[in-house]
Amino acid sequence: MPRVTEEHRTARRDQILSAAMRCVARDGFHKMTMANVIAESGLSAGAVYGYFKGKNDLIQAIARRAVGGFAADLDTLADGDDQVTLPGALEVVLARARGLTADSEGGLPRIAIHAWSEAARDDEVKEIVRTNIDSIIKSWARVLARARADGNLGPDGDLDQMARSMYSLMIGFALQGLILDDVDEESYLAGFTALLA
Amino acid sequence: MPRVTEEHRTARRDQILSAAMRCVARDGFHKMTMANVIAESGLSAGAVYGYFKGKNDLIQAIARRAVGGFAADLDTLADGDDQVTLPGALEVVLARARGLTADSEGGLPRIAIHAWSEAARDDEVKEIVRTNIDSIIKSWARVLARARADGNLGPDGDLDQMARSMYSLMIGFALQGLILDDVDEESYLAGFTALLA
Amino acid sequence: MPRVTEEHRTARRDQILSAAMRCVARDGFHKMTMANVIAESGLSAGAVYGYFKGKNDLIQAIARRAVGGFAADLDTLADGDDQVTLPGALEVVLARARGLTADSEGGLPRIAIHAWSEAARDDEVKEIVRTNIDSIIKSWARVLARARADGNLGPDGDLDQMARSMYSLMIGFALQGLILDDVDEESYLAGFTALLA
Amino acid sequence: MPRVTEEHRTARRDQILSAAMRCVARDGFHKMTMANVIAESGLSAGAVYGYFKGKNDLIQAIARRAVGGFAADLDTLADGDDQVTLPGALEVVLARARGLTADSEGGLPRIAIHAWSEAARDDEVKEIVRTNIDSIIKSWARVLARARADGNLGPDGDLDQMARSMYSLMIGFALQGLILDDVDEESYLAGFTALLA
DNA sequence: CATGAATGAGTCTTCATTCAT
DNA sequence: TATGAATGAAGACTCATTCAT
Repeated sequence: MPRVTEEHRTARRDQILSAAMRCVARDGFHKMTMANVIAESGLSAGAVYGYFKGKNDLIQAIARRAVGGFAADLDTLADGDDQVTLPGALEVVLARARGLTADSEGGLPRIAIHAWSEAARDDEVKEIVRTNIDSIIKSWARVLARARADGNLGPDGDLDQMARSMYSLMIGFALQGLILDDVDEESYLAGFTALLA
Repeated sequence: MPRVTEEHRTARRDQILSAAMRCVARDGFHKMTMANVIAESGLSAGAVYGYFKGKNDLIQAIARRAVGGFAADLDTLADGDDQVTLPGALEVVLARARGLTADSEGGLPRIAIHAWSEAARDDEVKEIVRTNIDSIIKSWARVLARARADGNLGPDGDLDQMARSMYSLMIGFALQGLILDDVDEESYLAGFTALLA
Repeated sequence: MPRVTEEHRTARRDQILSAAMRCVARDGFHKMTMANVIAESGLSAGAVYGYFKGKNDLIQAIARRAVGGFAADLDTLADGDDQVTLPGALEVVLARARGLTADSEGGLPRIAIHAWSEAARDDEVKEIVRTNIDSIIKSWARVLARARADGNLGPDGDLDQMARSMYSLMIGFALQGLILDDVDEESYLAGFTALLA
Repeated sequence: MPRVTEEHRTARRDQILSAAMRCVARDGFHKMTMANVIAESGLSAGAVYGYFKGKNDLIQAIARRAVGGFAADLDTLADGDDQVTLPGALEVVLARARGLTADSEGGLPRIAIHAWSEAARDDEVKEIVRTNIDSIIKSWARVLARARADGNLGPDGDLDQMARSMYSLMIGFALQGLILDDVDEESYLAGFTALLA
C-alpha cells in the first residue's frame, strides 16, 4: 500500500526521463552527466537514484523511449481504410520524424542516433535497438503487404526484404535531416518517387 | 627537413590513428581513453601529443577517416565503361561496406555510426560528416546520371534528390548490418530491386 | 502511560537492535547502513529513528550488548559451590564464547571485535568497552581469589594483574576462533594447562 | 628501463602507505578517506591511484604492514644464545608492542585491531591476518621449544597449542593497552609470572 | 504516531593533459 | 625529441537523516 500513488511515481520517473532526454539531445549519452540530469529535473541526486538504478539504467530507458514511436503510424496505415502507396506511407513517417525533431524533449531522432552509436558498443542497448528495428521492419512489411493488396506494389518480391529498404529510407532521412541543412520531406519524397518510376 | 623524417612522421601519425580507431571501434569515442590509445599504439603519452593536439583533434581525424572511403567506388563506376544500373551500383557499395566491417582497424561502419552520433553534438565533427555526406551524394548523383545515360533510369527526377535516397539505402545497410544478425547484401539488394520493379 | 506500551517500546527497540546486530556481524559497523537495518528490522525509517537517535546511538547500543555477556558465568563460578581451577574456569568461558559465535544475532564475538576497533577511534564506544573490560577483569579477579581459596592457585601474585592475563586468554580465543579454522576449546585449554604445569 | 628508479617508486609507495597508516590510526579503515590520505601524503589523487589500485588495495597493504613486525623478535630469541624463559620472551614482545604504539605511523597495535575487525568482514584481509597469526604462532612454538630445551618449560604439552596461549597473552596486552589507561608491561608480566607459579 | 520519499554533502575513482628529466 | 609520473578537476554514486502527509 504505497503512501505515494503509482501515478506519482510514474510522473516523477517521467520527469527525470524527460530531463535526461533533453540532456542527451544536447550532449549525447556520455557527455550527459548525472549532475546535469539532476539539475535539469529539479530533483535531488538521491531522488534520481531512487527512480533509476544508475546512469546505465537511465541510458537504457532513454534509448527505449527514443527509438520507440517512430513507426507508430505504420500500423495505423496498414490497418486503415485509405489506399496505401509507398511514397504516401513514407510521407506519413517522415512527417512524424519532423515532428519529433522539434519535440519538447529535444529531438527524438537525434537521440535515436546516439542510441545506435551506443548500441554499437553496449549489448544491452544493442538489444533494445535490435528489438525496435525488428518491430519497425515488421510494420513496414505489413504496410507493403497492404500496398500490394491495394495494387500499388508489384506482385513480386519478399516483403521483409523490401521492408529493410523502407527502413533505410526512413532513418536515412532522419540522419540527413540532422546533419544537412537543406533536407525537407518534399524533396526527399520526390527523389524516392522518381527512383520508383 | 629531410624527406625521410616526413615519412617517419606520417607513419607515426598513422600508427596512432590506427590504434585509436581500434579503440573507438571497441569503445566508442567517449569511452576511448587516451591511455588506451597510448597503450594500443605502443608509444608514449608525450609522443601521441606530439602528433595530435589532444583528444578532440584525434576524434576529428578518426571521424574523417571513418566516413571517407565509403563511396570511393562510386566515382569509378560513374567514369567506367560498364553499364550502370542502380542495383548494380548499390551492390558495389554494399560489398565495400561489408569489406570495411571486417577491416583490421575494427570496422569503419561502426566508427562511422559513432561519428554521426558525435556530429549530432559537436560542430566540428558535424562539419566533417556534412562534407562527407555531401560528397557521397554528389557521387551518387553522378552515378545516377550515368545510369540515366545508359538508359537504366527513367528520364524524370532530380538527380540530387534521388541520390539522397541512394545514400539512405547505403547507410541503412551499414546500420542494419551492425545491429541485426541476418543482414546480407544479397537479400538487401533483392529487396531494393523488388521495390524498383 | 500504560505498562503494555512500555513493553511494546522495549520489544520494538530490541527488534531493531537485533536486526542491527545481524547487520554489523555481516558488514561491520561502517558498512552497516541504516537502510539495511531498516529493511532487516521490518520497520520504517521513521520508526527506527523513533527508538534510536541516530546511527551513533545504535552503534553504542550494539557495542554495549556485544561486549556484555561474555563473562556472565564468571560470577556464578566465583559464588558457586564447586572447586574452581583456572583451566576449569577458562573452559566455562570458552564454551560460552563458542555458543555466542553461533548465536542468532550473528556472532557476538565477531561484533565484539568490531567494537574494539571502534573503541580505538571513538571515545564514547571506548568508554563502553573500557567499562566492560574492567568489569570482566574484576570478575576474573574474584574467580582467581576463589581458586586461591580452594587451594588451586599459589598464594603469591596480585589477583588483578593475573586477571588481565586471563582476560587475554579469553579474548585471544575469540579472535583466533574467528580468523583461524582449526581452533577448538579442547586443544586451546590443553595448551593453557600445559603452560601452567 | 624505467625513467624513474625502482627506489623512487618504492619510496613514493612508502610515503603514501605511511600517510595512510596515520589516517587509519586516527580514523579506522572506513573513516579513512582517500581525500585524507591524498592530503596527508602530499601527493595528488592521480599519483596515489598510480601506486595503489584503490582503497581496497591500500587497506590490504596497511593491514599487511600493521600485523607484521609484531613477532620479529621471537625468531631472534629462538635462535639466540641467551637462556629463554616464558616471561622473558613475553617481555621482549611487549616491549616491542609498546614501542610500536608510539610509532611515527600512529600506532601499529591500533591499526592491527582495525585489521582484525576488517578481517571479520573481508576475506582478503582475513587471509592476510590469518597468515600473520599462523606465522606468529609458529614463532612462539619455536621459542617454547627453545625454553623447553633450556629447561625452563616442562617436558609435557603440545608446543603449537601452548603457542596459542602465548599469542593471546601478547595481543591481549595490546588491546588492553589501547583501551585501559593503567596497563604497563611490568604489572602485566608480573601477573603472567604469578599465574605460571 | 508512522511512513518512506526526498535531501545533498561527501566518497571513491578516472582521465586528458603537462612538463621535468 | 621522447618519456611517463604527476596533476586535479570532474564524474558517478551513497547514505544518514528529515519532514510532509
